[in-house]
Amino acid sequence: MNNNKVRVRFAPSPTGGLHLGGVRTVLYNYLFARHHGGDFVLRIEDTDQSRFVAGAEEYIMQCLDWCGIQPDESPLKPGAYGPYRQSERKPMYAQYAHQLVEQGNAYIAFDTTEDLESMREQYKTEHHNAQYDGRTRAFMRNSLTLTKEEVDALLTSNTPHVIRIKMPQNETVVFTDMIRGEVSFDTNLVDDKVLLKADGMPTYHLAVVVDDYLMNISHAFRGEEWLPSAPVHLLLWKYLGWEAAMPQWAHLPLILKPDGNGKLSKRDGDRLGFPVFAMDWTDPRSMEQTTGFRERGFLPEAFTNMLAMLGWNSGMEQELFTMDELVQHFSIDRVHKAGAKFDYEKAKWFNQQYIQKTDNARLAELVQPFIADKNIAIQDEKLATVMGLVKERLHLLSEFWDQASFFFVRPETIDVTAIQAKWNDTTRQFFVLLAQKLGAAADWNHVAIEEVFNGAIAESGTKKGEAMLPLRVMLVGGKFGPGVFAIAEQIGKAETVGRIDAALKQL
RNA sequence: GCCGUGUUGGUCAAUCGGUUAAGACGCCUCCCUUUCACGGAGGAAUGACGGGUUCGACUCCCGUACAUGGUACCA
Repeated sequence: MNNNKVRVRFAPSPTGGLHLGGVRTVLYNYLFARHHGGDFVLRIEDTDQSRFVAGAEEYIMQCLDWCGIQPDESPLKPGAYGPYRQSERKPMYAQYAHQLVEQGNAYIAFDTTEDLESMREQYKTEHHNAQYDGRTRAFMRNSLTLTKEEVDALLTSNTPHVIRIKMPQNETVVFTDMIRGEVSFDTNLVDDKVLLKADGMPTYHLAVVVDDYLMNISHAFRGEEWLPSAPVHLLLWKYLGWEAAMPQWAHLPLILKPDGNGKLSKRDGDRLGFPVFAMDWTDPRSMEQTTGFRERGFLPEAFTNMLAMLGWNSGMEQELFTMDELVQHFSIDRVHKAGAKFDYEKAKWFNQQYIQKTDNARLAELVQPFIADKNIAIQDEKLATVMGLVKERLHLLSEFWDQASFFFVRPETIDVTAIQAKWNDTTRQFFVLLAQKLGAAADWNHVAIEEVFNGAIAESGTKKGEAMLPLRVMLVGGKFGPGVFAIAEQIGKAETVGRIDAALKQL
């Protein structure tokens, strides 16, 4: 079944927002596929009915789209290996589970939740947590302990049951992980995982093996949290007779929270003030809203570049890579083994770098959502010009309005105390004169404005250093922003004079 | 507890037995800039610990510590 074509898959569960770690897993899958000229497929793992969240699947696809990652095959773009939602593949799994039962590699178990709880209670010791394994399965109600007649009777009376893998005794499962090298497990310490649930749905363990086989997956990347269950998957490939077609595995390191320890979670983002999801997510049940990197003002290419570098590096000094360059340089063996702590400051730096090299017209377009609530009509051209003036002080698109509002509306308040430090009769006279001269100016561009300003300085006997800051504050409201004369040029003659006059009245 | 995985400055990290142990973020100083930023030049800061192996270990091996993941009819 396995030809040599590289085929990888990203297989999320539609249970909520797509967080950083998820996006990075997609990214690495995608980069690997493109690097090797292979296929990247999106498969939805919706086998847990109870955790299914409406809209999550669409949301995930929108996130990929925003990131510039297009699957070659997905529920919306079926290829030759559909369907691409596990819920729609439900009938395919049972036959394999039953095949395993017939072969003696799996068995049927009738235990209730209460049975399992009391078993765990009864057999746990100080040193071990009890699990359903080679030892305890002998005490449970399953097709290994019941007679064939009893099992048949239970089955015909529709008694709820699951199918569990029968872990072998005293074997060592060894495999080579593309990132970690050789990894081995003692089968005595792995429990008899449920393969097929009572509702007829497969668990992840069965589904991932069956689907990866049927979809001809050649390389499988997933988070490190899956490493402990790898022996179950390995054995399944073997028992199903598919060993030769088994994909190569790579268990990606985790993304950790910046402070303290542990896996990065949505709560950490809320707590420390940064996004964790790619895009805004609203939980349909609680209506709780979580902001995403997109809505926080990240450019998608900055976001993906930053994520690519979190756990991988090219070995070169270069840190800024286009998607094409990432595809070109990506290699799975340069992925780190250890988890990486997320650093929001560095993330913002990446974004700042991308803002600097993105042209003003595109930035003007991207910033629209962030000024939509200001209720001001701004021509695209002016917005782009202003963007060019302020972009070098932006780390996030969302900071635009704070840095540029004065170009479009007169500041409601100005920092009067900043002016007062330089204020006296001479400066007052200067500004009266300046307003007059500017009002009479023939040309209106920053060079001409500065000439007028210099002329007024000479005439009034003030020093330029005494007047520059006050002028800035009058126009801007505070001590920030691009060159004053460029600002004056942009806001126009009438408004410039108007702001000076208004300030004069306050001083 | 048990099992797995990991450990180079505060963070991301290069190094794949021999280096003054790169670089980036952040931080500090200075320059540029009559604001803020950009930019430029400097600076502080690193191999968890203990044993081996070796002429020589950040690099290989063992142990300890610490961290992290798993230990569900969730993925």
